[in-house]
Amino acid sequence: MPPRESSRDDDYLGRLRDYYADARRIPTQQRIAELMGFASKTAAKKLLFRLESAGFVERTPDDDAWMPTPRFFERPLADVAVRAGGPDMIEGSQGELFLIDQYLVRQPSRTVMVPVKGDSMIDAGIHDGDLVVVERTKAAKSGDIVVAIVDNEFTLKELGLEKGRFILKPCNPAYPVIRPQGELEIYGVVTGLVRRYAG
Amino acid sequence: MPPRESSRDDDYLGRLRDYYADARRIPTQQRIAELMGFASKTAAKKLLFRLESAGFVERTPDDDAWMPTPRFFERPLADVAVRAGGPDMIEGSQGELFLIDQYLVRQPSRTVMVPVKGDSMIDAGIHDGDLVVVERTKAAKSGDIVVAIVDNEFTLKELGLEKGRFILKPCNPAYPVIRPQGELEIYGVVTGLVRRYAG
DNA sequence: TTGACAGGTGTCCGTCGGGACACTACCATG
DNA sequence: CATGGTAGTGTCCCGACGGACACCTGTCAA
Repeated sequence: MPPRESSRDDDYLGRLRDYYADARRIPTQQRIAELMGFASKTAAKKLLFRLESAGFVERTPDDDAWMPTPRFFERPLADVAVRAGGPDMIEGSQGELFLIDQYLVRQPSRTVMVPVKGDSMIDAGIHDGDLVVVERTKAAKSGDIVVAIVDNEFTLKELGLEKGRFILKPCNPAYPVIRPQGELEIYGVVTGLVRRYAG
Repeated sequence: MPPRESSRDDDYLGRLRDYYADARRIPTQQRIAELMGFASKTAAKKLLFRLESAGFVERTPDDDAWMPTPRFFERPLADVAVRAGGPDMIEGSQGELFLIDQYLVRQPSRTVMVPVKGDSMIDAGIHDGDLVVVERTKAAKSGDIVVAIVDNEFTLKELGLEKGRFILKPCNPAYPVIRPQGELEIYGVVTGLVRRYAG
């Protein structure tokens, strides 16, 4: 049981990924059998268990179906660093798309994209023009990067704690720490970041 | 028929999205009924048809299940700069929708996600653990951030020009500039960046 | 007032998907 | 050569998922 699944399962996984790219779901055991050339559903079932222990699929929260894990969407580049061959091998048979959206968003109905203005968070690697993924929740804790509402404007800062009171710390020495007077209104917590480079 | 679905369906769609974020699948009609508070499966079925004609879900190629469309993944984009009123207006109906994947990926077949190792690009706001969106192309120019292949390993650097030769500049004073001897092999150009914050 | 339609309820039924289990084929490996 | 674990076959059965259909109810317009 090397961490590496058998080369046959590698191929099976590839076909599963292709199917998923089309249908956005793990197929039924019967269809898996068709896809892989199995004559029996049970083989498909066992394959799913193998892929589960390899970390590519898991049961849904309701335990009524299979779902892909993040590993399922991994793009094949770990191989690349190792192998010395031409870079084109990476293209392999893979055509699927890593769904960035699913990587970043946990609760869609509470999630908003907010564009970043200014460079007050530059030391946290958040630049002007970036988009932050904001999850609307009050449950922010010290150390989180939050979108707060100060003077009726959005502001992006790191939430800190000072003498039992929340403060807003910019990640840029050129900006002052904000110590709110009364209530501090938190709009949401930053859970992700997206940047596009001009090209 | 306004292109806008009823406000009730808006709410239903939100719950469907939340469910999908967890289970990576459109739930069964029965579970939809539970989620939405329907007493009958048929209501769930009709809801699905409504969402289909609104363009949020469609049938799988095998026509044996429902799958989300790209529109299903659209997110609200907060219109921060303009707005001065209460923060809740964003929720309203305003704010355009947008799709992270489409925002970052232009040519899916040429695009690869590459995880970032190390902090050699920290001053460019690229941290260890980030994912960069890499477009495979040879057409890199000075100033681009590129993934190059040096000593059979991927390395992420800024492409620079020095005396007519390409060099690889790290964005971290602790690392040395790389001046490749022979041919410099460019794997691709970084066109985007994705980061997820633990939470 | 009266339709007409959209959204929702209640119920029946066929079938398909998956669990369980016994069995076979094929390596590896000592 | 024996042994054992892994991959795959064949078969049975049950539950639930979804299709179909009749019916109810609020709302809005003519």
